[in-house]
Amino acid sequence: MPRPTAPRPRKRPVQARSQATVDAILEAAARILVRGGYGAFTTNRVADVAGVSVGSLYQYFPNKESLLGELKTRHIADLERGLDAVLAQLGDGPLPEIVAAVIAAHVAAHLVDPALHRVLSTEVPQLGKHDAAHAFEQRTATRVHALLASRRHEIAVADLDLATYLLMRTVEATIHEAVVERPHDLASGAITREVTRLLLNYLTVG
Amino acid sequence: MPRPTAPRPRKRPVQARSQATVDAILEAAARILVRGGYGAFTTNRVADVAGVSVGSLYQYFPNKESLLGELKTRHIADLERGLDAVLAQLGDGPLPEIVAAVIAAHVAAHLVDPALHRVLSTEVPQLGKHDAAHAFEQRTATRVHALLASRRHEIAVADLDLATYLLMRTVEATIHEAVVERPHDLASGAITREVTRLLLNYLTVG
Amino acid sequence: MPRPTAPRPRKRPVQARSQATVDAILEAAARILVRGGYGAFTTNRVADVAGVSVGSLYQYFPNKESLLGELKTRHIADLERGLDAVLAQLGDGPLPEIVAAVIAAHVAAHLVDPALHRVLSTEVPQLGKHDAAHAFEQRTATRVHALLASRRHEIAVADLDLATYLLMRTVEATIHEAVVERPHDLASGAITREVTRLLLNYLTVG
Amino acid sequence: MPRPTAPRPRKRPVQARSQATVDAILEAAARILVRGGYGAFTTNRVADVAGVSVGSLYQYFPNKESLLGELKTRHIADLERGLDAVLAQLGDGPLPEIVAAVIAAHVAAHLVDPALHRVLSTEVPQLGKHDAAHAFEQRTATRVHALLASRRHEIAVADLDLATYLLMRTVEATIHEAVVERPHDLASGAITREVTRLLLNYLTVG
DNA sequence: AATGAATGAGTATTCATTCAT
DNA sequence: CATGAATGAATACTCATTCAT
Repeated sequence: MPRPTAPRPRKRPVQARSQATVDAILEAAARILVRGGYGAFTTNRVADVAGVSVGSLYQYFPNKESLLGELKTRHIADLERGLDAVLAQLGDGPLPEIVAAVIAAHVAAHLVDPALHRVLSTEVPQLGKHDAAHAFEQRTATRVHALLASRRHEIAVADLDLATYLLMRTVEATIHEAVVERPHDLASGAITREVTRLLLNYLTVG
Repeated sequence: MPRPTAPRPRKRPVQARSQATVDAILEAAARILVRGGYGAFTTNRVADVAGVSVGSLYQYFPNKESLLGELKTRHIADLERGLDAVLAQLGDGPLPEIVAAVIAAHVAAHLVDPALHRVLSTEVPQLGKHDAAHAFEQRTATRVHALLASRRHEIAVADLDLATYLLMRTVEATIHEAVVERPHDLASGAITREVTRLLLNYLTVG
Repeated sequence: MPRPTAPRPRKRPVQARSQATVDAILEAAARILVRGGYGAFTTNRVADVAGVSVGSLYQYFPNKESLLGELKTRHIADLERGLDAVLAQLGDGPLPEIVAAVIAAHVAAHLVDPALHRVLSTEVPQLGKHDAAHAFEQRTATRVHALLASRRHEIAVADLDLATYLLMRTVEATIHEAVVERPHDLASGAITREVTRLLLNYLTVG
Repeated sequence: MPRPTAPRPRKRPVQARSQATVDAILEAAARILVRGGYGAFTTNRVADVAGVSVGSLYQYFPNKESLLGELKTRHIADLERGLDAVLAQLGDGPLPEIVAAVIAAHVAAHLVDPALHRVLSTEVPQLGKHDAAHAFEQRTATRVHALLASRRHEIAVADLDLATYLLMRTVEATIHEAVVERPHDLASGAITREVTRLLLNYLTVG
C-alpha cells in the first residue's frame, strides 16, 4: 500500500531463462509507452502485454520506477552503441570529417527508436536528471571535447568547453526535432549538410 | 487508457472576487507543478494550496486538463509578451543586430519562469502539440522568417525555411538548457555572444 | 454539508409574485426530470433552467426532496382533477357506464403528462410510499368502492374490497403501460373496450 | 448529465475463490439495494458490506452499472426458472388449468425475492428497457401467446395479441402489488382464485 | 519461481446546501 | 428578497504493490 519512496534497488535477473521474461517485460513496456504514452504505462498492463503475471514483473523489478529506469538505461545503451560505431572509426582526419561524423552518429542514434525516444525524453517524469541519460551526455561531452581538443589549432573558439556545449545542444536539438518535424530534410541529407556547415563555420571562422 | 481529449474552453470568470480565486488556483497550480512535477499535480492539492475548495476549482475549470491548458496559455502569453517587447523595437538595422535581438528576446522569455517552463515542456502530457504552444512557435517562426527575408541579400543560405528552422531550434535548445545548466555563462553574456556568432556565421558565411 | 435527513418542511410561498418563481422552478424541474431522468435532476440545474439562482430555489424549497414532493403533489392533483371531472358527472347509471367511466377517467389522467408520470413512478426514490400518491390511491379506492357498493345487486363478486383492489390494479397497470407500449390500441379505443369487457365480465359473471 | 451507457460485458470470474468474491459482492449489492434503495447503492459500500475491497469489486465488474446489470440478470434468471418449473409440466389440459398455472407461476416468481424485485423494477434507472428484463418479458409473452393459440377455439377474444398483453399486465400488476399490499389474500389463495376467474371470464365469455 | 486475486489509498469530479454581498 | 460564489463530503474508479497458493 505505501507508495514507493525511492528508486534505489534495480534489477536482479541473472539466470538464464529469466532473461527472456525480463526482455518480454521491457519490450511490452516500450510498446505501451510508445502507443499510449506515460499515462497508459501501468504495471498490470505491462505484465499483461508481456504475457506474464504482475507478480513476475515484481520479481525482476522492485517497482515501477526501476522498470522505467532499466528501459531508459537500455535505450541509452542502444544510442551509445550507435555512437560508438561511428566515433570508433574516426582516425585523425580533418575537422570537417569529425563534425560530420558526430552529426551522423546522432542522426543514427535518433533513428534507433524515435518514438520511444520521444516519450522517454518528454513525457516521463525526470526525477532530477541524475540518471543514465545524464551520465551518457557527460560521457559524450567528454568525447566530443577530446575530439575538439585534438584539433585545437583548427578551432577559432576560445572556450572549448562552451563550444562543446553549444555543439552538442545544437546537434541534439536540431536532429531530435527533425526526426518528427522535418523527416524529408533529414532523409535528403539537407539537415546533416546544413548543421555541419553551421558548426564548422562556428568552430573555424573567427 | 484513452488519451485525454483536447482542452475545452472553460467557464470564464468575470465577477469581482472570482478573479482572485482563479488567480489563486493558477498560481497554486504553477507552484505545485514546479515543486513536485506533473505527478504531484492533483486537483485536490491545487485547491488546497490555493486555499479554496475543490468545488471552486471546478467552478472555473471543467476538468484538470483545462486548468493545465489555461496555465500553458498564460505562460505562453507571458513568453510572447517578452518577445514582442524586444522585437517591436527592431527597426531596419543590420543582420547582426537582428540575430542578437532574437536571441536576447529568447533569453528574456526563458527567464520569465524557467522552472515552470521546464515542467510544462517536458513532463506534461502533450496531446498532439496542437495547442497554444504550437501556435506560438508557428507565429514566432513566421516573424523570424520575415526578418530574415528582409535581409535576404546579406544571407548566404539558400533555403530560408530551413534556416529559420535551424535558427529557432538552436536558439531554443541552447538557451533553454543554459538556464538550468549554465546559468553563469548565460549571465555573463557568453552564451548570447557565442550563439550570435554561431548563427551569424551560418547565415552569412558561404 | 450534511445530507438532508428528513423531508418534513415543505413550501412556504404565499405571496403574489413569488408564485411565478415557484411555478418556474417546478416547470423546470418537470422538464429536466422528463428529459434527463432523475440522474439529471440537480438543484443547480433546476435553478438554471428556471432562470433563477439556486439561492432563490432554496428560498422556496428547503431541500431537494421538498421540491420533488411538491412536484409529485401537483402532478397528483392534476390527475385527480381529471378523475373528478369524469366521476362527478356519474349519476346512477348502470354498471357498464360506471366501469367505462372509471377507465376513461384513468385514460384521461394518464394522458395529462405521461412522460412525467413515468419518471415519477419508476425512477424517483419512493421513500416509503407514504406520500401524496398513496393518499390519492386511497381516496380513489374509496370512491370506486362506493360506486361498486351502490350497484351491489348487479355484482357477482363476494369480496367487494378485493374486487376494488383488482379493478384498480388492472386499470392502472393496463393503461399505464399502454400509454408507452400500445399507443395505437389506446388511441383506437381497443384498450378501453377490452378492459371494460374484462372488468364487466369479472364483476357480473358468476 | 449523460445517461449511463449500456452495461458492458464484465470480466468473467472462473477461478476458485473468485467465485466466492463475486457472490459476496452480488449478495451485498442486493441487500443494500433492498435496505437503502438505489440511493444507498454505492460501490464502496457494496464492497464494504461484501467484506472485500473496492478493487476486488472492480476486478469483476468494470463499473457500477455492470454490477447492477448482473444483479438484474440473475434475478430474472431466478424468476424464469420458477416460471419454467410450472409451465413445463403443462400438458394439453383445459384453458382454466393453463390460466391458473400462469398465475401460479407468477405468484411463485414474485415470492423469490419480492423486496429486490420492487427496487429493481421501480427505483433503478432503466436505460431504455432494452435489457434482460425486456427480453424476459418478450419470451414470456411469446409462451403465453402460444398457449392461448393452442386453445384458440375456447377463446372468445378476437385479438390474441391484445389478449396476451392484457393478461400479462393484469397478472403482473395484481400479483406484484399484492405481494406487498395484500399478503393475506395472496396466502389464502383468494388473489389467485379471483384473478383466475377474472381472466377466464375475459377469455371465454363473449 | 510463478501466479493472479486482493488490497486500499489516492484521484478526478459532482452536487446539495450555505451565506456574504 | 435575490444572487451566485464557495464549500466539502461523497462518489466512481484506478493502480502500484503484496502475498497466499
